[in-house]
Amino acid sequence: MNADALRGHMDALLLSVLEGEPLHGYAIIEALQARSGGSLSVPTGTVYPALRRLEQAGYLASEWATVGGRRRRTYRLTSSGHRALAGERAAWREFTGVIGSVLDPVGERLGREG
Amino acid sequence: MNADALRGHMDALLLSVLEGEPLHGYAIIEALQARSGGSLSVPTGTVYPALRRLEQAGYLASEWATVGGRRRRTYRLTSSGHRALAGERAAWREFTGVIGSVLDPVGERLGREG
DNA sequence: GTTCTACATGTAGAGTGCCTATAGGTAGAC
DNA sequence: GTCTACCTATAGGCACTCTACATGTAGAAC
Repeated sequence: MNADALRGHMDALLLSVLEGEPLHGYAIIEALQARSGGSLSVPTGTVYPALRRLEQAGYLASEWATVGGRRRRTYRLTSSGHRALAGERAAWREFTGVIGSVLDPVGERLGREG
Repeated sequence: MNADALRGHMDALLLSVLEGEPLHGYAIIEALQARSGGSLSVPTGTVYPALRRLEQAGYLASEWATVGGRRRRTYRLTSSGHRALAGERAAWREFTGVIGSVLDPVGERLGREG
């Protein structure tokens, strides 16, 4: 998975894995990998700054916890974050539609239209 | 269409519009806009440097022409460019599959699988 | 005759955001 | 006492796209 392609979609990814349940950074990375069938390895240097950015934007809220002697910062979606996620999903559908229409112009995708 | 989302997919877009016929920069921008139904407006400051980059990579070849008193640099896909385009298409399918699997985990996309 | 729009190419500099590399620390296995 | 897994975090680099600007022709409008 090319790293550059992810740019601009990281927020959607992070908000999405936090939709079901609050998670801490390390667990978010594992969840991303699990959900993608192992093909998405997001480095910590990407995730932690992104989570802070999303918290600062009001989409996430965090609190510290200590489990088994280890400190964790657990993030959860705010109501603003839920709305942002809905927007990200809509943007994703529009994005794939637009790029798809250029990569597979009408007449070349007959096999896929059923 | 958010500008950041395009990052990493511009090459695929450019190679794709050049697949059918050689075009010059200005015409490429119009073709992109036409194929996307008007939602893709790629600025010249993006396209011209990208075309040079792709030519330098060996995916495109260009030659000058003068039409109606105006100079045009017309680009065409090389055979290497055709292979690159095939790779970009495969990468696009993988990319949308992976992101999609995170944004719409199994169990939430029942309505779209029929 | 000059102003506007469309056509056509190109560069400089800024901004974004993801990456690599590094740093620090706990716990349990061996 | 070393290794691996767990856990958070920052600094600096880099690649790509954007905005803004520079330059020029052609034809229409007025």
